[in-house]
Amino acid sequence: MNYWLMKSEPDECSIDDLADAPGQTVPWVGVRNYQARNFMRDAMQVGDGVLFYHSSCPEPGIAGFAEVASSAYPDETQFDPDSPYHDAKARREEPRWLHVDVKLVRKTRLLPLPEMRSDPALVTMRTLQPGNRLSITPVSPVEWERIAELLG
DNA sequence: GCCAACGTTGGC
DNA sequence: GCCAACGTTGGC
Repeated sequence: MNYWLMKSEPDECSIDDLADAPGQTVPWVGVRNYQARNFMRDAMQVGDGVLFYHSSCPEPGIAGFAEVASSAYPDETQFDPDSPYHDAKARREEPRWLHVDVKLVRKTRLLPLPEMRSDPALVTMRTLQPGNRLSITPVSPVEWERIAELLG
């Protein structure tokens, strides 16, 4: 079992949107970074723990727990000319972009980014490293436990 | 809106 | 394969 932090812009899909989605599950479409794609394709397994992170918003931070609910499968938005995620170079015979489904486990209080940064147990988090921009990053069991502790 | 970091593109 | 230009991310 692995743990992950996945960033979502609340304008696009917030923790409340996830809670309101059918089956409290959303397809994590729109990842257009190879490293993040490879995490989903090669390392994620159904049941993996997910920290649902709100990014690019007034109060960035962890908004709840979720879990990986499917293995990776082709992202349809890459073939849709009307989608902001359209990729003109993607071919159906060999899809470039994949995604998993993510299911809500539990909404929590917001754990704000500054609180994460100030916690000595969390300084190792990949998402907190300078210059990191990956929308999906691995989380260690120790980091996961600490966050579970902070969020009760 | 700014800007640093970093990934991707494309000419050579 | 190099590398400059460009686009995106995301906190502030």
